[in-house]
Parts: sequence; C-alpha cells; structure tokens
Amino acid sequence: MYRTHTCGELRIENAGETVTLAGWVQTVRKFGAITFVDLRDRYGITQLLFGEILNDQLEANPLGREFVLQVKGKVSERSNKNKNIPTGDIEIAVDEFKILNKSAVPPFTIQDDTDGGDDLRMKYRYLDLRRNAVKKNLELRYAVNRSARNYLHENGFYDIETPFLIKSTPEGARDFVVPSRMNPGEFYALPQSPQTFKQLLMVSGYDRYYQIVKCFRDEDLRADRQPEFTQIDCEMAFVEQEDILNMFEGLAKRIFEDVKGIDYTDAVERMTWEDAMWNYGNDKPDIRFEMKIANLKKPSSVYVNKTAGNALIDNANFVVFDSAETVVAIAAPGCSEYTRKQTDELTEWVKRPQIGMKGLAFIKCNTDGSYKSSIDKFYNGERLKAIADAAGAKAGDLVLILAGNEERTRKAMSELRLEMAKRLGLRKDNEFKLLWVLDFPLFEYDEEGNRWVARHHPFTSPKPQDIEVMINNNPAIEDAARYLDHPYANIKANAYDIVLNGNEIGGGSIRIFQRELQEKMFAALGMSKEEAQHKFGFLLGAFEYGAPPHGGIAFGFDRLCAILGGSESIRDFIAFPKNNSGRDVMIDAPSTIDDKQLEELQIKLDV
RNA sequence: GGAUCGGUAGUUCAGUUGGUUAGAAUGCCGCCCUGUCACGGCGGAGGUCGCGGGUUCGAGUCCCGUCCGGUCCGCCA
Repeated sequence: MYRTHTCGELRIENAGETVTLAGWVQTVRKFGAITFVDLRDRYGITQLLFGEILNDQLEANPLGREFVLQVKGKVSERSNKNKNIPTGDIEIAVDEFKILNKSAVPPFTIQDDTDGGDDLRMKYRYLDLRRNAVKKNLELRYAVNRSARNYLHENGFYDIETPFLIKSTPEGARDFVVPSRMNPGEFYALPQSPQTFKQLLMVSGYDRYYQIVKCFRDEDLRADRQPEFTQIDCEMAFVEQEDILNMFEGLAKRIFEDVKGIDYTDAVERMTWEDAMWNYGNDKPDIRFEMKIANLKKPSSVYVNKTAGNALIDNANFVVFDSAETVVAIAAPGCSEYTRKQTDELTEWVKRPQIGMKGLAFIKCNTDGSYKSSIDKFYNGERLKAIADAAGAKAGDLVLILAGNEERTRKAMSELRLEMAKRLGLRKDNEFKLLWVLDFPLFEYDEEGNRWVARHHPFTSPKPQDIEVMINNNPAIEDAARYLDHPYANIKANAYDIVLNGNEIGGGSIRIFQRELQEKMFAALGMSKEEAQHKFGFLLGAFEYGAPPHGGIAFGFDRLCAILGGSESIRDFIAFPKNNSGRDVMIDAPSTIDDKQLEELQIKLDV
C-alpha cells in the first residue's frame, strides 16, 4: 500500500496518527536544519516537515519539483497555521521517505498562475493537467456528465452506443474518412453525429435514447471548435415539439442545480427566429440584458411581418441613411457622457474588417433632456428624440446607429450590442439565462448552386401547416434574384435551438418519419432518387416499416461546460484538445504512416 | 482559401531613427538560514534573436520568402 491517506484529507483531528502519503513535490523550502515540502496530489496539498535527523539523507537525495515522493510520519499540529488551505492546521513530521521517481525540471511552473504559454502547455498537456485550474475544469465536466446521465436515466432514457465507422454522406460538414483495408478503395467516415442511427433506434422502438458521444467534423477550427467534440445526443419517439422542450429544459435546469447550485425556477423564455433576428440581429441572442435593436427604416422582405420605423429618418437629405438598405439603432444605457475619444474609439471598432461598417452615428440623450448628435445637421431635436424613443433610450443613454445593407448591418449591430454590454458589465459570468429559439426557416438559399440547402439537416420536418406547401410546390428556383418569393423560402422548420447567455448550447428538431416526405426533402435539396437511395436507402427503407413520429436534440457538451465554467475556450474543458490546425502537438498527430501501411490499404499518395 | 497579430534566456516578456558586451522577472545551479507556505539573503550559469535570402560600413530592429503559433472571415447540414 503506497498511502493511507490522500494529500487533501488530513485535519487537526488526525493529529498524532502515523500516516503514509504519496504525491508530487510542489515546492521545497529549506531552512538550514529543517525543510518544508509541499506534497501535492489530486486531492490537495499537505505540508511535510523534514527535521534535523533526516537532514543528511535529504542532502544525499535532494528533492526537486515534481519528484514523486512517499513519506511516513506523524500528523502534527502546526505552530504557524496556514488559513489558505484545508490541511493548513497540520503537517507531517516525516520519519521515513522514499523517492518513488525523479522528475526533470518541468518546462513551466505547475501553479495556478503558471508561467507557461498556451503552446507549451499543450505540448506538455500531461503536466498542465496537474494544475488546479485545469483540474477544476475536468471536475466540472464530469459533474455535468453525471448530472445529465442521472436526469436522463431517471426519465427512462437508454444509453445506446452507435458505430464510429460509418458511411460518408457529403451533405453538410466535411467527413473525416478512414480507409478500409479489407475493402480496398472503400472508406468509412466518422460520424458528424449519430443522427441517422438514433432515428433508426426510434424505428426499433427504443423510444428514449441518449448518448454522450464524440462527433467528428473536418472543417476549419476556431477557439471554440474542435475537430472532435462531444454531444449529449438525445432522441424520443411519440413526441411533439412541446414534449421535447419540456424534457430538455428540464435537463438544463437539472444541470444548473447539480453543478452550480442554481435553482432555475423561471420559465425558459421562447422566441421565434424572426423575432430574434429582428430584435437582436442574431439567432442566439443574449437576453441577460435588453438593448433591443430598433429599426429606423422600412423593413426588407425578409421580415414580412414587421412594420416599425418607416418615417423616422426619411426626408432629411442625409445621403448615408437615404441610400442604406437598413438603418438600425440601440440605446447604450448611461453612456451619454461618452467623450469624443470614446465615441471615436467605438467608430473605429465598428470599422474593423471583422465588423466592416463604414461609420457609426450616435445621439447623446443628455440628462437635461436635450439631444446632441453627430447627425444633428440633418435632424432637429424633435426628430432626434423620436429616434431615441424608438431605440428605447432614456435620459443619460447613448443611441448608436448603423446603416448599410440588411444582413451585414444587423449582424454588425448584434456584435456592437454584445460589445457594449461587455463594456458595461452586463454579461455576468454568474448569471444564466436560457432561451428557446423556434420556427427557423427550413431551407436556406445557396447562391453557388442556386438551390435550397437544409438549414438544420435534411431529416428535419417542416411545421405541420407547411407540409402541404412543401409537397405541392416545385423546389426549382426560376429567378435567383427573387428567391425570397419562392414558397419554400417561408417554410418553417419544426426545429428549436436552446441558447444560454448568447451561446447556442443545443439544437434539434422533430424529424420526418414518412418515406414520401423524406424523399421530397432529398429532392428539394437537389438529390436525385438514385442518389437518395444510395446514400440514405437504409433510412428510407426503415421508414416503410412503421416508423413512429419522433424528434430529438443534441447539446454541445464541451461548450456547455465552458459556459458553466465561465470560460471562453472549450479547450480548457477537454483533457487532450487539438490546436487551431487540428494538430495534437503532444503526440504530434496527424502524422505520416509507413509505406507498408499504405500498401496494405492500397493507397498511393500524391502530395 | 483569405485577413491580421506574434516568434528574443528553460519560461513570460522588454529591447529607442539601424550603432558598444541583447536586458528584466521568474525558473535553474551553488552557498547561507530552525517555522516557512509567492520564504528570505548572497553568488552563478543560461541566447543560432524561428529559418533562408537581401539592403547596409553595421540588422533582434528595414525588405522579400518560408515555417510555426494566436485571433477572425469563408467554412462548420
């Protein structure tokens, strides 16, 4: 037995006991005849005291950082207690010690505030994982995992594994591909998600399924994207949207309760996709704060149901606003005192290439009731007031106005809204607000191919009232410029996204479960009958044998953990993540393979 | 595929219009220290300034190319 206790559990009550500990040397503090050593393991840190008697032995076998040490000694009350750590009242008066393994000097310090950069810590990930900060994240991840499993188990879900070596279907994201030695010239693909398998499980009658499962997508990465990532993947049969929403906001609430100790009793807000885009310029709005976007001009045909704003800026001979497709505003609370320098800085911010605006207009709503604006050459006080009122500005607020083409301007305003909220401290880490976004468009127009593509995926059902529209209309787009007039442009999907603090943490849909509708969908996406049969014949076949109505959802597990942990980066919550170029810099993967391996696979390289 | 920022000691960084021997902190090594816990004191070692080329009397610094890394756009059903 290497140890009787861990380095985190001994307390003053244990004083007098003889114990054996094993762990890593955190620090060595020498004081001539005595030496203090902090011994660390997963559970904590315990101070060791090496007295005069062991001095010679210690001189002969000096300890370094990260040495693996086993000690036997007596738990003693400290004369100087350390209030900062749970074991701070005691220390181990060491009688015997044994160096179980030496350590090279680590390339960075194993401390909460390490001196190592990201790159180096990735290369020595096994050392970085020793650090408290990273360990806490993995603990949180496990807590979320357990909470989800408990909830789903209690609600009758089965965890059923699905295969990783499946078939490539070039719809959607690029597949990772695995050559088959036994079937030369043929390839498996790694799943982008277990989508079709979970639907087949529904056909098989396993009406509540879940899996915490790896998914693979061979696309370019970002800080919050990994080529392999984890989903909480769920599917239910005999359900409607309402059933899914209830079940899985329950899951989210349970996770808040178990992991953060938050009793999330409020009803989860719901919003249509159109309202989200209209009011927030974004399909995953952060609703922890208001600052809704006000429209100052006649809405485009995308927002058929919206009217607001027409006359607010018209007839002023202001060419920037007159020539713009869209003019939108938000009110930044309490910012009317912004200096020239601050407003200039915001202008520069929106002019960055990532935002891409030409400029920024503003109206200061002074506390004395007057208005001061960068556009008061064109608009008198009364009109400025009308614009400010439309943006919901109060005295003391600053109205920010962007103008330009519809899509870009709304997107830019959405970014500006988030940026202002960040600057004003309105995006609090410890506040959590869930939101369902509903009624997405089923199709998106693809300019390149002049055709429809599925916004969610090709298995998503239209809203019941739109099924007729889909079946009775020809998907072909005659006039590319007027694609918005095509009946398909207005078909709504029976789909839903769950949004947490401005991040999409999950999404799903009610699925198509009838062969005819599924075939119509494949056809709408430009797939021939033969192609559909070749790629998805198994699913179409399954739908002929009594497929039940079903639907599901998948949560982005890594991102959910990151948000709950108050971090921007999902890498911090993955034990062995990959870098921006999809490389594992620790094991140096991907890498070339032997000629012999290539030969066996009958693959010739051309690089 | 594109844009942009970076690469200097083990590590994190500084380095002036191009001009002596490239600095700091931390880590590391040695000596001293019986109550530290970010211990302290004294001393020391440690550099192909990512790589290749160019301009120049002279390049860490300017130019071109290239490699690596970060961030973003495209992409991510």
